[in-house]
Amino acid sequence: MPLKADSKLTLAKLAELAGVSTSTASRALKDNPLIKEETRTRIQALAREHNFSVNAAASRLRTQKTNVIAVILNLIDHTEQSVSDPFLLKVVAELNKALNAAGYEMLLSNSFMASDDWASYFVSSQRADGIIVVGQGKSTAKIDKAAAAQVPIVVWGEPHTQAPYPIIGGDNYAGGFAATKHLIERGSHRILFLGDPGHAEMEQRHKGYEDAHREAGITINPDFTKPIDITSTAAYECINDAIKQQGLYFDGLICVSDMVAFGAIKALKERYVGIPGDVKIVGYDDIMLAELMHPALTTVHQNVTMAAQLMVEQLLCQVNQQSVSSQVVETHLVKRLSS
Amino acid sequence: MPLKADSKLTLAKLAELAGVSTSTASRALKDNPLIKEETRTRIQALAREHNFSVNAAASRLRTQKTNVIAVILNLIDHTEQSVSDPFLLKVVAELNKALNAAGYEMLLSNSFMASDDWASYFVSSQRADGIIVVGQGKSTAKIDKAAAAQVPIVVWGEPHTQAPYPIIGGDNYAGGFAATKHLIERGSHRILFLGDPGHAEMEQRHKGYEDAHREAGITINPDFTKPIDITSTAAYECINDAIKQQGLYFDGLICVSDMVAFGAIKALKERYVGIPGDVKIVGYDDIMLAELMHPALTTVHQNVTMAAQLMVEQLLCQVNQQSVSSQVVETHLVKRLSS
DNA sequence: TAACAAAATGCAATCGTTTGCAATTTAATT
DNA sequence: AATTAAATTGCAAACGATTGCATTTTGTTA
Repeated sequence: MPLKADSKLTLAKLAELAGVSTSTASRALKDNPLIKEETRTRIQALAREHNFSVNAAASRLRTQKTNVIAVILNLIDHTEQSVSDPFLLKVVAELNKALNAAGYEMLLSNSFMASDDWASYFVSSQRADGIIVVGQGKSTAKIDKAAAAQVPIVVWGEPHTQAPYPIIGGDNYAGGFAATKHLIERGSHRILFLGDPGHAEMEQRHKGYEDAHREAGITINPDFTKPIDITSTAAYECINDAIKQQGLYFDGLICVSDMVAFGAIKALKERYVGIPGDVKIVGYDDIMLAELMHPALTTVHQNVTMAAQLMVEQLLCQVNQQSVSSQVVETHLVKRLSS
Repeated sequence: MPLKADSKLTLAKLAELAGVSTSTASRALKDNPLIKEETRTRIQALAREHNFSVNAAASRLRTQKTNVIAVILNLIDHTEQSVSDPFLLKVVAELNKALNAAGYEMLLSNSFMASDDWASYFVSSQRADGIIVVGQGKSTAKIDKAAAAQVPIVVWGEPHTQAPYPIIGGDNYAGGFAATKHLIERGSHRILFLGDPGHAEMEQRHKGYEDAHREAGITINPDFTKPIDITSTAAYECINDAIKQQGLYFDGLICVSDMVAFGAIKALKERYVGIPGDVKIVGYDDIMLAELMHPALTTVHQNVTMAAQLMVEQLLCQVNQQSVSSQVVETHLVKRLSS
């Protein structure tokens, strides 16, 4: 008996084919033990044969659950550049894996769209069951607003920030401290900080940078902090300008991302500045490229896989009305040849 | 008058608040000229005030349209590694932008989930209106199956492949040819091809590699083709082994991705092989890191932004029942210091 | 002011699943 | 064989928005 190819297959039709009611068919498909085992397998087989799959829109409407999580790349407002930062994309990739493992799908957005009311756009509208925000950005207004709407939400950012939502992130203070201390131990005493302390994460790293100096009894020149965008281009230009105007007055660089470090390295190499001979460098993130660089980049590693799992975990806790908390993911300095 | 905070706001309630019927409210929200302008603005204002947003599940069910596109990262089966290839992720990021610009959202999946019946899982089930597949993979079975189900679909891959669906991609033959010709002109005569011609895209690049040799009157040693995975690790090991076993018997490398090139470069540097002095190298993709490398990597640039736009365009054509065709995106060799 | 066209709004069916409850069938017990 | 409990299945009401068609309101013209 040929299948009516034109009209699409609905649960009702499948049920009819199987000679049962839609309720039975529905239950059978989700292996509900209420239905006799034999019936279940029969219907499941039939469904597979006709490659039937439940209409998600209808199902979501009825159950009030989507099994989708919205992931928002919360980029710095003007710098859409950072879309291509391998670290952020790695985070997204790991989130995708972790979500799938938990039976969820991922709706990916960047902060440029979706108006600015994330809670109502994504969750109230039943597009997703919750929100994962990657990056705190310079202002947490949108995040706060979404959280205020009592919607499941987690954020990748500085985990020590006080906030009404869980924040997952590395220990930025410790990372910044370790990186700086390391450079000082290796003999650097005029260390630039390449990054904008205006971001919560960077602020902590910068504090670590300051405290490491303090501990070593070195006073820092405030001009040594360069509040640049988190891009290799910005770093390249910054180092270029610095040298052009004041010569090579520094001997160490703390960079807030590996991409920033790469940009700086490029500028230095073009001027034949020796690394680590003349200037020692530490990056942040430990992206795959870091060890392929020449010289291989010393950097602060963050366990992204674990971070992604934690974020998903904390988010699903909220979906299931359980309590949550911010989490610090493991972070450590990877010493390579650039320092 | 306080809003009942607990019960969620539906169109019906909004309509009641406004003192109109749901039909009027619905039409007003989408600026239907059937409704008096004054009424429209009034209701829109009310909706904004209560930050109401239409229930997507219900709307999709009723209209049979989701305004979502599924993007599938079709990774090579065993090599999940390539998830982190910056090029692929760049493609995803650009697709995201292009889709948003067209009013669509992006559901991101990798090929490990979603069973293997993409058409029914994503489209028949009303999870998405169409599918974009990033990467042809080694076998196009799943893609073919989905296409056979008459579902809107486009693929990033080798655009000259004969297929019942549009394929968008760079001119791989031309890219491989240009890269190889360039190396030959620079004096390399024993050039390895690092990449697996088992993939449609690589196959074309490899043909270009062969033909460039032929044109120059050089016969190729079949052993010079190394069918490795598209990862820096594989390349690193490959070059390492090659040198360990046969010494430095080559003087040029055509790599199927920049990441592969980076892996190779690392192996070479560790053995103090000069680049481009002893070995000249060309990569593929022109990821951001390529020019930050030392030496800056000569590579084949592909216009990803345009590619993403074309893919979205061709996909939406299918959604709207218009005719489609494969498209070749602009590709050119960027000469830098590694060659 | 009646008659009629045009503009604005409302009614009610529909999209396809899920699920509480009722109804039926089957098995167990006396 | 009758009674009761347990195991299966089916009925029908949601879920919330959209839209063809009918209805009401408004404006125009004779």
